Amino acid sequence: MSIHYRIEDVFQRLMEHYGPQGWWPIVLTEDGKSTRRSAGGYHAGDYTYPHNDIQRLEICLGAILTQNTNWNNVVTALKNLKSSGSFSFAKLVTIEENDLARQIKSAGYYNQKAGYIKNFIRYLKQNPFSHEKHQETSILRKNLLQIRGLGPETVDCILLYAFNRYSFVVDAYTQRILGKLRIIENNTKYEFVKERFESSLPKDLFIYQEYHALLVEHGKRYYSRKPYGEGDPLF
DNA sequence: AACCAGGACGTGA
DNA sequence: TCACGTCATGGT
Repeated sequence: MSIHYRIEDVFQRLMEHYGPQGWWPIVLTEDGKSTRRSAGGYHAGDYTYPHNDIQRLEICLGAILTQNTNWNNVVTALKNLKSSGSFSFAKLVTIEENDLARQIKSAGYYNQKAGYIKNFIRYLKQNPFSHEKHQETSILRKNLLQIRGLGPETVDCILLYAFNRYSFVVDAYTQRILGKLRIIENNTKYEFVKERFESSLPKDLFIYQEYHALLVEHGKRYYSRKPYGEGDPLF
C-alpha cells in the first residue's frame, strides 16, 4: 500500500465503507424499550447506554462461546439455552456442567466451554453486575482474567460490550490487518497492540465498540480462509 | 472431504 | 517465554 495509515485513519476508512455494525449483537431479547437495543441490527444511540442484566449475561456467554468459533454456531447455542429455560443467572448457578455442555454443543469445545461458563457464573455470584460499577477497569480486568477460560480477548469483550468500559478488544483479525498495513509488527503481543489502540483513540465508546466490530467484518471479507470481498477498501 | 472460525490452556524445552 | 497439541461443531 502506498498510504501509511494511522490507527485513527483506519477506523475512519472502515466506518465510511461498512457503516456502523451495532455490536455486540443481541439475539435473545426482543423488546427494545427499557433495554439498550432491540434484537438484530444497528440502531442509532445504541451505544454507551447500560445494558440490563440479562443482556449483559447474554454478551458474556456469547463472548465465551465464540472463542475460536463461528458466530452462527454460538447463536444456535444461545437459542438452545433460552428454549430449554437455562438462560438466566439463577438457572446457570444450579445447572449441572454436563447438562450445560449438552445444550451448548453447537458452539464446539462444549465440555471446556461449559466449565468456563460455570467458572464465570461462580465469579458473578460473588461479584454481581450491580457491584461492578465500584471497580476500576484495570482491577476489574485483572479479576476477570483470573477466571479460568477467560483470556484477554474474552475479558476485553466483556469489559467493552457488557460493562461499557474503555477496553479495546484485540483479535486475530486485528493482528493480521494492522500487520498488513505495517502499523504493527507481526507477532506483537496482545497487551501491546491493545495499548497502541487505546493511546491512539479518543475515549469514545462508540469508537471502541465499532472499531473492533469493523475489524472483524473487514477481516472476514479479506483476511479469512475464504475471502469474499473485491477491492480492499484500505488499499 | 478437508479445512477452519471473533481463543484459551497445559505442557515441554 | 514460546511453540505446539488439544478441545469440537457446523458450514463451505
